Formats: sequence, C-alpha cells, structure tokens
Amino acid sequence: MKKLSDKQERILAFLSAFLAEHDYPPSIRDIQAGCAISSTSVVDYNLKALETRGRIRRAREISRGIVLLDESGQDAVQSGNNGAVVRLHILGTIAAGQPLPIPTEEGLMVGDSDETISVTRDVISGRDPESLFALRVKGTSMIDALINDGDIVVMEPTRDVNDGEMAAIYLKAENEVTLKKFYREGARVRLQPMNQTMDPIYTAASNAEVQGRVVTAIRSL
Amino acid sequence: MKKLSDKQERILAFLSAFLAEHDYPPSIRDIQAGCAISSTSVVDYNLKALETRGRIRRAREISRGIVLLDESGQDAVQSGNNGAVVRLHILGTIAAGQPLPIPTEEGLMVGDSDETISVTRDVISGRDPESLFALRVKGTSMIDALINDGDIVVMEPTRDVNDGEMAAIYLKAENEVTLKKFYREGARVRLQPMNQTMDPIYTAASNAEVQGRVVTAIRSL
DNA sequence: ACCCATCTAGAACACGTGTTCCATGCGTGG
DNA sequence: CCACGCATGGAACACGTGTTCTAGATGGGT
Repeated sequence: MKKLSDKQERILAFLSAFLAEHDYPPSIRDIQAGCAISSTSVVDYNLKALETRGRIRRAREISRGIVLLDESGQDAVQSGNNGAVVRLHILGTIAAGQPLPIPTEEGLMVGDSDETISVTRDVISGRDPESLFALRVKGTSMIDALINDGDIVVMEPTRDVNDGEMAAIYLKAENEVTLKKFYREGARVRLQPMNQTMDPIYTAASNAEVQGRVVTAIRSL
Repeated sequence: MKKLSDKQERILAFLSAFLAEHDYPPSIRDIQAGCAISSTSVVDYNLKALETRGRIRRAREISRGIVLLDESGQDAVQSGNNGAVVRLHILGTIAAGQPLPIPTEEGLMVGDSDETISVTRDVISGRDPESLFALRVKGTSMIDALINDGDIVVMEPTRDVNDGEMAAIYLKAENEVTLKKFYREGARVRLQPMNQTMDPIYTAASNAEVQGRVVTAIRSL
C-alpha cells in the first residue's frame, strides 16, 4: 500500500478535526478552505484516492456524504456476524415497576427504537448476538445488583436460568422487575443481591417469572 | 410539554430509520418523500417545531445538518464512526492495598501484559483511546463503587479531576486505592461512594492522591 | 358567524455542493 | 526530446437543498 500524500494526510486530519467540532461532515469546499487547497477538483481528486485506499467512504451526489473510517480501513458498524463488533438495539428502559419489553418470537419489536450500542465480542463473551438486546437502566432501584442509573445492561431473553445466574425477574404480586441472582429452593425462590452485604429476598416460585439473563453491564461515566 | 403531532412522530421515526440505513442524515426533500408530505415548507415547519421541543438539532444553511436527539435531549445515534474498535491493554489488577500501575510519561509499561480488551468508541464515549488503559478488579473492596470482583474498569490517568468525578484515589496513610466520587472541601477531601446508601469518607487533602479517572466499568457475567 | 392560532400547499429563490471538462505543470523512463 | 502517468488550477455546469413568501385550509373558542 502506497503512502498517503501530504495533502491526503492533511485532509484526513482536517476531516477528523471538523467532525469533532460539528455534527456533520465537511463539504468539498469546507475541505478546500480548511486545507488551503486551491481548487475543488483537487479536493475531489484526493478524496477519490482516499476512498480507493479505504480511508473514507463517500455517498455520491450527496451533500456532505463523507464518512471517515478508522486506520484499519474497517467500517466496523454493519453486520454483526463477520467482525468483532456487534450492534445491539437498546430496546428501552428498565426500572422498578415496569415489566421488561421482552422480544417475542414474532414481532421482535426492534423497530421501537433505533438507538443502538456497539460492543465487541469480548464484552459479551462470545454469546450469540442475535438473541441479545440492551436496556438502559433508569433509577437506582437496581443498586443492590451493583447497577446504577444510566447503566446499560445487555440481556439474553430466557424463561429459565441456572441457579446462581444474574437474571431479570418479574415479581407478579409486586409488579416490578428486579435484577438478582436466582436460586430455586423447592416451592420458593431466593433472590440474592449481588452486593453480599445485603440480605436475600424470598418469594413463592409462582410469583417469580424469569424474563432474561444478564449478560453484561456497562457503565460509562 | 405538548404532545407531538402525528406528522412529527412520523418524521422522527423516519429520521431514525434513515440514519440506520445511511451514513448521513436525510435532506428536507428526503423527509418529504419518506413521510409522504406534500411540501418542503411543511417539513421545515415541523422540523422547526421538533427543534423547539429539543428532539432534533439543526445546523442552518447546512445540507443534511440534522441531528436526532433522544427524548431527554441528548445525542442519540451518531451516524459517524461510533462503531470503531479500540484495543486497550489490561495493565494489571486493582485491589485494595495496592497502588495503581499508572503509566509514566516515558516508559508506558504497556509491554508488561499483552492481555487486551477491545471496546467500541460507544463504550468509552469518544475519549482519546491513546491515553486509556484497563484494569481487572480483584476482590470486593470496591463494592461501594458498584464495582465487583472480576469487573474491568477503563481508566484515564490524571492527577487532577473535577469535583464529582469517579476517580481512583490512593490513600497514603492507609496505603490503599479506592474508587470513589471525589470532592474537594478546603483542606480535606470527601470521598463519596457511588452507592448512595453508604456514607462518605473524609480525609486530608494531603493524604489523597488522585491516580486516574474512571471512564467505564464493564461486568461480564 | 367571526377571529385566531395552527397547519398545509405550492412555488420560487438563492445559495450550497458534487461533478466534470480542459488546459497546464512535473516528474520519470524510454 | 517525447510520451506517459500523476497532480494541479480554474471555471462552469447541473442539481441538491435550505429558506421564504403568499395563499389557503382547518378547527376551536367566543
């Protein structure tokens, strides 16, 4: 792979600086001014070169249709099954007093929100990304699960978890969802907070409905 | 706050659908076609209403200068390079009683361990990945920071943090490191656990040495 | 009926903006 | 010197695109 020309390096630098300052990519003439290039055709010429080398992607005939790619030339956004990156839909919010919006077999209700979060397979430890979804945690009611307001939890929907797994459990009588370690104890279940200093909750097995397994929790500060 | 009109809801839905399919926001006329609206002026009219209500942000006179915000007025989906992958070195382990292995200016001691974790820019909310590193948490001594044994924390080394930021603080007298929210209070500092049910710790400012800022915490279960 | 705020239509205007064409330099190798 | 690929300048073209103006519809409330 040939080295980039000085002008092309400048364009890349300008591109990233511009994106840091604005919510939209620069136009050809923005680049022209920002890189002290004399003609728009020269900008276009170099943009075509950069596109060929996989450093940017362009949408033709579209204003400001430039996407800056990372150095490995990867887009890294699309299709969750070929690369290390998985894109998960954030289906909604989890809070005490609200059942989880569990996706059903038919209507996956994915269309509800197009907000997504990208994570790597590292983070979901290799689980099947197709079945996973993410939720934003609202409020501090999950604090005993070491999960705070604003955190993102990645869930795997299931009705059945093994003892000791972190699960989202819907308590029918209380009409609320809670995140706890789940243990079967005969006719009742024990819900153990992750925080060991806190006491477990006991309830009838018929009152507890497992809604999913917690795969990962992410807190961005 | 007044309810959005049906047309405005459609525009928001179209906006997020469009962003999912393209790398750039739609133009006024894209929206017009996509929402079956008869005139560009009607689109503009409703876009202005949406902007007033804080659901979008617009850059005037700029082609495709629309940014979709989420319901709380925060940036929702960035169409840019948010899926880019960043590889962080896991420099070591953090536990009570051990200072952090802070990288120095010269020898970044990155070579110590080749264990790494890949995260996306989503997760580190756009911070400069060059300065970041990761640590594995050992033991439950950080439980009041909602961080448990086995978690991964992403740190940004710094000697100075703003009030209220989560920081790794080395307490000289106690010879241990703790993760707390950091507040300056004259000659002393207040170290506030993230768990609001727990009481803060006070110590002399000279006894507390900030070792870094906590950027993200990740728990894989 | 009347007024008024809200919303809708259609069209035109004025730039914004990607694209293209052509002429011109600048090196390297024959 | 010439031929050739590569890079540059300048300009014009053709749409793309946000904006604005005017006129009309709609729907309460009085």
